[in-house]
Amino acid sequence: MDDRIPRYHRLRDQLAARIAALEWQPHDPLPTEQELALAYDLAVGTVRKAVDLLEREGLVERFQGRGTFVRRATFDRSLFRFFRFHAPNGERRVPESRILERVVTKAPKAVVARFSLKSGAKAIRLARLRLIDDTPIVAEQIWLPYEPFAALADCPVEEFGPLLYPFYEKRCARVVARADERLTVETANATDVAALGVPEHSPIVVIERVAFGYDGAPLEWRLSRGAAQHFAYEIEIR
Amino acid sequence: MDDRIPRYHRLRDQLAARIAALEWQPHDPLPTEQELALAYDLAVGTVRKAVDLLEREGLVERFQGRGTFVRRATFDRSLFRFFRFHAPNGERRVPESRILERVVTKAPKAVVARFSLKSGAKAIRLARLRLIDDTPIVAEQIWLPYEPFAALADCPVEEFGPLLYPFYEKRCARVVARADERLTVETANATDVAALGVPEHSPIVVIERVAFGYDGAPLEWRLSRGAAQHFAYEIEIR
DNA sequence: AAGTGGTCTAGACCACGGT
DNA sequence: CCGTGGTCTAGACCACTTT
Repeated sequence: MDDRIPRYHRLRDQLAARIAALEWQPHDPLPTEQELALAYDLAVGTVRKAVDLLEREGLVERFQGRGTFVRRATFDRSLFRFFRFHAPNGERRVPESRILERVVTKAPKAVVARFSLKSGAKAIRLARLRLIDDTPIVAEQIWLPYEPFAALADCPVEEFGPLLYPFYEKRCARVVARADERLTVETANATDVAALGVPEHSPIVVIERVAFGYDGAPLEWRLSRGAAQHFAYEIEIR
Repeated sequence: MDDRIPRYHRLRDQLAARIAALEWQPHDPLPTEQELALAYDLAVGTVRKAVDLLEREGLVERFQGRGTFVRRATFDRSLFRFFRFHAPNGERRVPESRILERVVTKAPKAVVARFSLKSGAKAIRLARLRLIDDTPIVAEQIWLPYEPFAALADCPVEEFGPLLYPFYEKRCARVVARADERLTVETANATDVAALGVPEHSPIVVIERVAFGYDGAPLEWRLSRGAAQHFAYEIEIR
């Protein structure tokens, strides 16, 4: 037993592993802090510190009086973090999602590298347009390894729905736990002009996202392009 | 006494107020957790929770065996968070800072509004260029209310140095505790072309920053413009 | 060796949500 | 009303830093 790392840290790891194994669904609670203390032979205060960590990492949410629940991040808010829409009433809607293309193909080199595939392995490529009030906001290109997402290659594209990550979970038992994003700025190419209806050479914000599962393995690679005109990102620094 | 809010929260507020009053300098430690517990008639565990909050907010840093110290945020890293430089050796240097202009003037409307000044009040405007290897990276326009920054209007600009916030603290006893930043993208205007040496209409990243003191009052308003070509911002989302 | 923050325990009571 | 997480206490021991 590793005595050097604190117990609440070890408990965190064990609980994180059980969450990764999808032992609990987002709607039913984890065991009580009392129960965990009993099961792992720890004081409640120590259990609380472990759950504090999980909460700070965004793996669980706590509700006084109700319990502690695993959390599914809603990464689609990232669109809203970056792009501000002057919606008439000011409320946020999930943008409409239009799958333009879905192809299964031999993975190009960049994709092989991202997902550590064997060369020659297959991959799924989606081209998607996201619109609000029929106005295109962001054009996305999404790459997935064929394994374990084969189910997405077969089912009708109409079933995809506006959010992909819940779909991945339902159809392929793959949960996105976190993601890395990288923002850069380019100028509009011919494809942008056609897809987004922006002037040629106008600034385009490019968001590259790699989404990871609980095990840290990359699940999805996504390249989004949107008119910089709508872009605004706000942060607080300390 | 407000019994509704927890004691560790109240202690946090009291300590935050003492930090705001500059009662401790960054290099000498706060009282021991033991001493605080004694002074405020609390258990050590409760004191620890209060200090946990301060630490999470970035107001203090803890070092095992040494003590707890007030922290001064180094916001100039934000330049590095946004703009990547292919420095030959890869190391980060503080960019050179060149004050191009310093004027005391009647505050324009936007500045009056930001700082809640009386109309007709004076303000200080700085124009600054930041360079690495003599290459201009970012052009900044900085607005400060004349009070309490009058000292900056008189001293020679050579004394300003590469970082402004420590200078504010030394000369004007004003400490920046946090800041809000807003990123947008525009296209290069004639000023950008001249200052940054970029092509006309090329994309420009605009960073607007409002820096606040411990009391939450705005201290500085800063508009930075840099070539989008060098821009890249990376975040992790959960 | 003395003093600091970090870990861990055991137990009491409080505030909130659902029954 | 009961069960949940949240607050608070008091004290023991550990790990690290400085003297």
